[in-house]
Amino acid sequence: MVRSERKEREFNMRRAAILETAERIFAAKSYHDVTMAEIANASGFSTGSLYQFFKGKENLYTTMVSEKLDFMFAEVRKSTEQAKDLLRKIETLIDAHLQFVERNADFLMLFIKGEKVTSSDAMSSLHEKILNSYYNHITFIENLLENGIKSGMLRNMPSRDMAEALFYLIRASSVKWMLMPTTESPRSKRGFILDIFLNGVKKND
Amino acid sequence: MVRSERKEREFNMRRAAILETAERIFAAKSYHDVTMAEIANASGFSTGSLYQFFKGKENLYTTMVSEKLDFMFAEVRKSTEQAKDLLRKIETLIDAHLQFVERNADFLMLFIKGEKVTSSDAMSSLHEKILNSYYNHITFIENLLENGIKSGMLRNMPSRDMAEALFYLIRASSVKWMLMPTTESPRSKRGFILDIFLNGVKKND
Amino acid sequence: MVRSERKEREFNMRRAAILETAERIFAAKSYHDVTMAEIANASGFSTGSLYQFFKGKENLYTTMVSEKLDFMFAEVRKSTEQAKDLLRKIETLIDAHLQFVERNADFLMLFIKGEKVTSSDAMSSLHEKILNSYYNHITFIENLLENGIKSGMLRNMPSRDMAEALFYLIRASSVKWMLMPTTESPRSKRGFILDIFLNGVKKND
Amino acid sequence: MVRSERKEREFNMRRAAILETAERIFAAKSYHDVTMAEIANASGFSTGSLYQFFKGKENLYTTMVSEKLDFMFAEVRKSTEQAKDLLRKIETLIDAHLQFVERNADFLMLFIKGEKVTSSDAMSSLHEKILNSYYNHITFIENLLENGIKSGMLRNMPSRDMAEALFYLIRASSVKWMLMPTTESPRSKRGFILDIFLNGVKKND
DNA sequence: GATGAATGAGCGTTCATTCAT
DNA sequence: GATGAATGAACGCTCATTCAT
Repeated sequence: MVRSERKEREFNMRRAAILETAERIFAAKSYHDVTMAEIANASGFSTGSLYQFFKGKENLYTTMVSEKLDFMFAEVRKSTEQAKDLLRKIETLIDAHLQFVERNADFLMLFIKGEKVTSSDAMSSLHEKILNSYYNHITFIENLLENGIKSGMLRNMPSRDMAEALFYLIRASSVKWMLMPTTESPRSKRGFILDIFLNGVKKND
Repeated sequence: MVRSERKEREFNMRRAAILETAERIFAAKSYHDVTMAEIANASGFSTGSLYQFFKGKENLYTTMVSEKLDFMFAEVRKSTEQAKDLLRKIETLIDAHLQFVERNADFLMLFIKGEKVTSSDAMSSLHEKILNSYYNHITFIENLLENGIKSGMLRNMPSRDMAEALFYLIRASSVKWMLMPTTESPRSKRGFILDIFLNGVKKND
Repeated sequence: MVRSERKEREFNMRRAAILETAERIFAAKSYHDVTMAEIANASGFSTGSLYQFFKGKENLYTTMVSEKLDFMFAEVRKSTEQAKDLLRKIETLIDAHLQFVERNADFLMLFIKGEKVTSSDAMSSLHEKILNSYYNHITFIENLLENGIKSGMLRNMPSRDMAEALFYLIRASSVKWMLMPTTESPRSKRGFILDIFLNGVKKND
Repeated sequence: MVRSERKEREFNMRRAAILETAERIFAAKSYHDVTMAEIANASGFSTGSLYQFFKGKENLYTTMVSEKLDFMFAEVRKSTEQAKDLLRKIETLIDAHLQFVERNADFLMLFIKGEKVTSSDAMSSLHEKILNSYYNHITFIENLLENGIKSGMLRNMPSRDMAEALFYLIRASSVKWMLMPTTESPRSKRGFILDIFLNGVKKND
């Protein structure tokens, strides 16, 4: 029915607007310091209305985090897949990630501030979802690297460990940039990350 | 005076006992979900007594985190310094860190859960202290690596970035172990970390 | 809009109901011994609701005192101004005041118990407001008496001091009645107060 | 026994020292804002020791107020009795009172701040004691004035009411001076009080 | 469906009093 | 007797959630 389609579209738009507002507010202070009234005001809804879109505060929070995180990884993977060869793919993986970091520092501060907020069921399930997203992404990287091993471009090391190492090198660089904001883009480190990941620090004589 | 010495010793023991209990409890749930009454009960004191040792909840939390973190880095550095040559020092740096992680997983969960809790003065100052401890430790690593550069053992790359890369590789491995607890010790990854840090993933033909 | 008018009217009625309840309770014991829960229960609201009408306990208290005191003085002055000549005006000033005392003994007990409760900002400002109301009222009396001096009916004494003397004679009589409740109305003293104020106690031979 | 006499003397001195300290502290803030620890520190005793002299906080407070108030009225009466004739006695009554006010403003602020602190038994009994002291003093004044009536110096009005009027005129002047501190001594008003009390404000033609 | 007023459970902190030393 | 550490009850206030309109 056309009518219900429009309704649904509107519903989703409102929902997205709330999530966007919530993201901004949760980024600025701790979970417990954000009130539903605050989110309601800032997004132009009544407190009661929020409960039509989300079961409660926890659900609003976990939904926001979970959806945004998936979006981030999806973006990175999409860019990566468009690169031509393996080297360029790895380079893009690093660069697209850092670019997202640069553009969404507020959101990512949530992960520095704390991924786990309470021990309630909703939050545990968020935690699981986050880990899941991480692992999916690492698996994506792992597959990438496995191709490199097969092709002889990379050393034959445990591919999962390698993928994690790369992911955490990127992540570490991001965290550092967020905690020590510089005018320099986090993307300026992409070359270094790539180099150390590929060649290590040891001088080969 | 002997009397006051004993008193002071007892005071410090009680204080330490509270910190230990608090560490366990704060590790299990979020800051806001921990109540003073809970800590008091678990440590065998009355709520009022906690306030003789700490100015308040925030102070109890920040003191605990700050003191323990400093202790951790000090331990790692002490071990590292005892190693004979640079290679062994780097190896020990990795291993001692992972060993501390294995033994103090509860405490370190706090950092996965979130370092920043509210934006109060006490918490901001904690945040600063934590960053400070990190940077001191990274500087320690940096100095180590600079020796390696001078001696020609390591490639001539920015030493700070190298130090950070190493630190975050260790940290990442720790985080992973904590989030995906295995029966395997986190120390089992020390060889891999050392290898990837020294040699990278690229196959040299 | 009719709707919002009704809302506002209801809001004001509830607010007034709370103030009335609070007046009774604060009159019965000291500020610190009154709890918000008590006022909430007695006025049929939840504790949380009180905070929709007043910023906090202090604000509830100071608002109640300040508004009621202004109301009292306004009433007295209104009555006074309606009297025909100076003598009758003074008489009415005394009588209207005593009448208010009789009808609002509970509220006025607050002033016997103590006008100043803590030294917080809110309370200091209340103290200032009270002094202000007093002085306005005394100034009103002063103007009255000055007319009497000009017209030659009253002795040429400092008008401010005279006004204070009259005000405090009334107040003293009120206080006495409140502390030693008799079946007799406080208004029975109006003749005596007027007499002593006008003629003093000395026998003129 | 000499020994116990000395002990008792020392006991009383300590007790008096505590009362003096308490007077100063209670004068500065509200009853509930004064802590036993504060009084203990300021008077050089331990908190525990205070309980050897007074049953508790309330008892300490009520004892202090009650004893000091009795002392004040006793002083005033002693001075009054030394005056030669009735006129001078009334004059002295006013002056000695104002003089005490000037010297003990801190203490008397307690009565402006609030005579009734809680509704506990101890406080109710204090309230009674205070009223009692007031009435004794007013009776003393009453007797004085009755002599004046008998001797034909004063008009034949209800002596109790006259006594109260005089007492409250003095009290009002004191309160005003305390609330509006001037460099001028409160004693400067004694002439005015005497005049208005004796002659009223009405011009006799 | 939308609103926002009402609810009331929950917590950090203080401090009078006790009592082991 | 003197001490002061330990106790724990008590309270103002917030805010997620509900529900009458």
